[in-house]
Amino acid sequence: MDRSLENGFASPRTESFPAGLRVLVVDDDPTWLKILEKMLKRCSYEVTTCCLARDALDLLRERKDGFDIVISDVNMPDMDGFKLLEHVGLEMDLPVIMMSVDGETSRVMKGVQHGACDYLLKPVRMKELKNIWQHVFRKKIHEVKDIESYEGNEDILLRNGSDRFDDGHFLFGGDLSSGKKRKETENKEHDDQEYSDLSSVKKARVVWSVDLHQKFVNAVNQIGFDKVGPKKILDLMNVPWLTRENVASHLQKYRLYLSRLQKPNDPKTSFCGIKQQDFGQKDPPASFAHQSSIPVHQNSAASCSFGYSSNNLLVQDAGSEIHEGDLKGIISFLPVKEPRNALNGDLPSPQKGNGSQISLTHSFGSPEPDVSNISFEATIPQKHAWSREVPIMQLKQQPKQEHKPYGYTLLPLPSQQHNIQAESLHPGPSINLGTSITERDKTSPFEIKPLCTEYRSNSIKNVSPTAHIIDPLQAEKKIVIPQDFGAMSTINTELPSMKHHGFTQHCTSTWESDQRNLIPGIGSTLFASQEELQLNFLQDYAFVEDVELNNIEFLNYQDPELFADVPTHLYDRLKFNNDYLCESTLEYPIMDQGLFIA
DNA sequence: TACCGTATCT
DNA sequence: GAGATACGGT
Repeated sequence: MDRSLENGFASPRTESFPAGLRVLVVDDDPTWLKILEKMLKRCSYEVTTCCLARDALDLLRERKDGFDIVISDVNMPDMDGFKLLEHVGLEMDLPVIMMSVDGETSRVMKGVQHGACDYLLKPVRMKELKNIWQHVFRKKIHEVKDIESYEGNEDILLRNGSDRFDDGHFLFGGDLSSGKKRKETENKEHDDQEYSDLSSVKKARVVWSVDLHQKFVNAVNQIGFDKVGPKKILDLMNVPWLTRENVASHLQKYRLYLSRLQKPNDPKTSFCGIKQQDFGQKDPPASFAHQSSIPVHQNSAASCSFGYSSNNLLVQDAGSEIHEGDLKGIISFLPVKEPRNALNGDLPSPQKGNGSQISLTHSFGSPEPDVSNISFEATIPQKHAWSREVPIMQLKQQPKQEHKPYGYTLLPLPSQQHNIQAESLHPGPSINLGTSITERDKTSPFEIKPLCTEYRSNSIKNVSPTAHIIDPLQAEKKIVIPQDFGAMSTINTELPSMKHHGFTQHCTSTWESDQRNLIPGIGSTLFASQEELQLNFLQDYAFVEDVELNNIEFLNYQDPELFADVPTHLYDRLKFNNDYLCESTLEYPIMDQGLFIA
């Protein structure tokens, strides 16, 4: 399996897959050849064009293993495209995509019957070309499946029962191009059992990894929450394999999530005391700011702090934003399964009982299990948890927005008080920092403190203008993480005390090596950039729930190389096996990016 | 027709 | 519960 996948792609693959996918385009029409070549190159594919089918066949024979996929027109003078398809299928066993200007059913069916993995209609859309790598990948997976004995891999490959490989961990399905075409193809395939595997292949189920979600969030912020649409987000995200439908679905859930948070009477949704009436659907959470401190028990007497902020206001640049995802992050903290830490109990929801817990258990099947666990636990007295009495700071009225993104930041506080600090961060001069504190709030474990416009921590330097210090009284002790990642590394070096308070963080990395330069091993992890840093923390928390299962299931996937070629969403569940542990004294902007698990 | 939002399904 | 899909609306 490992070996097969590793060698799965004939071309010299790198982390950048599917970039570099070697595509042979065959079309007798030079214009179309040119167009396709350009489009494919825009997808970062390696393109070879051929205007004659026979030449193409010769080329394929000549350069065995020289191509990953063939795109061929159906109508060609020297050789029927279907004939070429047959030859390729027999001799090279490469995935072939047929195309023609008409979508005549019989023609499409013929293509499918001859073994075409897809049938594109001219004019071919960029999205369709972007997705062709999937055929290559799927083919390789099928090959692997054939080669490997079922017994040896069943537990790994067939976790999803009948879904098996196609829809299992690799979450890989068939054609991801437009739904209409897929439907059409499927109907054809129903007529031919021989090729039923094509129709039985389910559409890939996109896993919204933290990274992916991060992109989503960034896109949303760039567009503006009131103006977002799936298409716009998709375009901005620039993730080739992602479809508008994927984004739409995610956006729907995301909006749902945010709206839930704004419901006043649901403890879950009144997180940190956000009142519905204060920033209802039409009055976004961006228009308030508040904070509360909650005594928290953490593993080793460390403190942490949550903060959420209205996203748009925190945007500095597209690459370093924390926004809507921010809020999700903290929510993903709440329902944690299988806590490993001894301090973790039954993990009631934060709304249950007198003492609610927020637990984060980070336990990976790493080779160093003793250090690969990260566990965070917060006990929150119920009667104060997410109190709706937390004062709201009215900020400048935002334009009407259905859902206002905001975010949380988890930060360790070098204070023995061990607080969870829920705060709304709102930088900028427009903030009205006035706050009122109810009597109950004053006496409760939740300390409500006014925001402070001043940046007072000596321990943070070079903080961007978006940095916030919330508590003027404890500015020296508490560190509020700036929402701008630009300041993170600085903070990291400046806050050694966190470490001493037991807030040691182990983080993992993925093998999205195009984005990461993590150095594996125990101890410190060097981050090539602050963004990487952030992303790693993001991953730490957002996958807490799945980690253990994944480890069990993917013990054979320890080799990062194995998935270096695989798109992120296909190995999300695999990547945590490779623990790149890091010890960090950093705050947890990751929370801001966590998936919105409400 | 493309796109969107929502409901519903898996 | 997350994500896909169907479907009506614009």
